[in-house]
Amino acid sequence: MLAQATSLAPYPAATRVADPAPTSCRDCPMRSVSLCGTLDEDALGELDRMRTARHLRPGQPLAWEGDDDQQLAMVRDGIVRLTASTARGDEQIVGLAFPGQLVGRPFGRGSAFGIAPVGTARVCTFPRTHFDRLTRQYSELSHRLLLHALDELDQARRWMKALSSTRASHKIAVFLVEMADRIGEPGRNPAEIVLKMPFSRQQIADLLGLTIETVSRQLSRLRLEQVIHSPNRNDLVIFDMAALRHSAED
Amino acid sequence: MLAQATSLAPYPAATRVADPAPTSCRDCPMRSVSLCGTLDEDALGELDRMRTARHLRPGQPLAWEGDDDQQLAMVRDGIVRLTASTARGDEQIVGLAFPGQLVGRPFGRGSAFGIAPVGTARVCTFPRTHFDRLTRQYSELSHRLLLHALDELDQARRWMKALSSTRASHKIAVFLVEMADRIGEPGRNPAEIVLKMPFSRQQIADLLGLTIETVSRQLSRLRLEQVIHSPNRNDLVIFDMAALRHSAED
DNA sequence: CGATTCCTTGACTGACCTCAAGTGCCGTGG
DNA sequence: CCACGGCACTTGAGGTCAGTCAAGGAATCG
Repeated sequence: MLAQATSLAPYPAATRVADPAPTSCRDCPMRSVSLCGTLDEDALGELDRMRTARHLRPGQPLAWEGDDDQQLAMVRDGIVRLTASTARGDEQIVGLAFPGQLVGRPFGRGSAFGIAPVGTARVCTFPRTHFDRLTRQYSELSHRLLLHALDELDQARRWMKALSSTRASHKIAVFLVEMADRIGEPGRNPAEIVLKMPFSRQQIADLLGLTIETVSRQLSRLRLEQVIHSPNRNDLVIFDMAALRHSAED
Repeated sequence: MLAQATSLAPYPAATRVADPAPTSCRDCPMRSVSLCGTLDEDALGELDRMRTARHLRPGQPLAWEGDDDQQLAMVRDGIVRLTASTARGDEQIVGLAFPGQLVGRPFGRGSAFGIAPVGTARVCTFPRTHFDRLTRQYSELSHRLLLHALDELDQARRWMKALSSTRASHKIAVFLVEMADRIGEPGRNPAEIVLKMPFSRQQIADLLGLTIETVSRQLSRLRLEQVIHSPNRNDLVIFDMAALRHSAED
C-alpha cells in the first residue's frame, strides 16, 4: 500500500526544501509518494503534456468557491488549504493538502471549496477534463485516485472528530500533534520537536473553528506551562510532546 | 453523472418503505441509484454470490472501531452511522450512510470507525477482500466507487463546515435542513415539511458535537418560536423552512 | 400499573466570544 | 540612526451561551 498519501507519516524532507522545478513528471520527487507512482511511460508522458507548474504566493488563490475554471493541482511543495466561506464572511478550512496530494474535484462540476496556499506553495495543475480522460484511460491511475480519495475521507473524518470537541485546549493539542507529525523535525535534544509554523493565527483559528484570540491564549498557556516555546512567529519548539499527545487523546 | 449518491436530493421513496428483500442484485431497488447501476450480468452475478442480506436492529453494530472482521455494507433501507469514540467514552458520529450508499473501507486495513444502524436498517454485506478483487476486475465498478468516495468527501467537508460553528442554534438548523432534504415529505400545507425523525436526541447530540440537553433546549426554542412542531418523539413538522434555512446559512 | 428509558426543564458554572487596548516586529522614510 | 506606520499577535474585561449536575415528566414495555 504505497499511496498512503494522507497517513500521518512525515513526507520525505526533500519535498519541503527548494523546488528543483522538474522538467518532467518522470523526474518529479513526488512520484514515489503520489498518484503517478507506477504509471507507465505513455501515461507519464500524457500527464506531462497537460501539466502547468505554478508558484503560488501567500493568499493567491488557485480557485474560488463555485469557480468554473476547473483545475486539479498536485501539491509539490508547501501546504494548500481548502476553504468554505460562511455567510458572515469568515472562512472555515475544511481540508489541507500536503506535498504529494491532489486537490480539486475530479469528475465534478464546480469546485465546492476555495483553494489557496498556506504561505507559499508550488503546485502542478492539470485541466480537469483532460485529467478525467486520463483517469478513465489508465485503470491504474483510477485505482490510485480511489485510494487517495479514501485516505482523504479517513483524514476528514478524523478531523471531524477533533472539531467536534468543545474544548479549545483539545483542538490546539490535536493541531500541534498533527503539525509535529507532518512537518516536525527532531531538535538538538531529540525529545524536542522543532517546526516552522506555516499557519498564521487566523488560519489556525479557521482550521479549528476558534477565534484568533482563543488560539493566542491557548498557545500562551502552553508556553507558560513549558510545553512549547516560540521564539518568534514562525518557529515553534515542542518540549513536552507527551503532554500534547495526552491532551489530544481526548 | 448518475452516481450522485450523496447529493442532497431525496432518495426514491421506495427505498424507505418495507423491504422487498430482493433475491438477487438484479432486482435490487438500489441498483439505479448505487454503485452497481451499470454493471454487466457477470459482475452482478459475482456480487450476488458474495452477498449477505442482513437486518440490523437498533444499536446492533455491524463493526466495531478497530475491528478486523472486514465487511463492506450496502445500505438498502434505513440509515447507518459511522462513529469515532473518544477517550471519555462518548461517541462522535463522523458519517451517515443513506440507502444506496456503501459503508466500510475498501482496500483498507482495519475499520477506523464503528458502524451501526440509526434505528433499524437493512444492508447487504460483502467480504471486503472479495469486493476489492471485484473492484480491480471491473473498471466500471472501480470508477463508480471513486465517484462515491469523492461525493462522500464533499459531504464530509460540508459537515465539517457545520461542525465548526460554535453556535448550537446554527448546528441544529443545519441538521434539520439536511434531514428535511433527505427524508422530508411535503405536508398537508405544502409549505410544511413532515418527517419521521430516525435519530434519538443522543444521536443528534453525537452528530453535532453537543450535549443532549442543549439539543433538547434548542428544539424547545424552535417549538416555542413556531418554527417546528413535534407531537411526539418520532414525528417532526417544519412550519418555517425559510427561517431554518436562514439560520443554517451561517 | 410499575419500571425503565428517553426527554425536558431548571440553576449554576465555566469556557469561549466580543470588544478594546496594548505590545512587538518589520519595513519605510526622514 | 531613529521616527513612524502597519500588521500580526497578545492581553484584558465583561457578557453570553453551552456544559454540568440534578430533578421531574412522558413514553414504552413488561
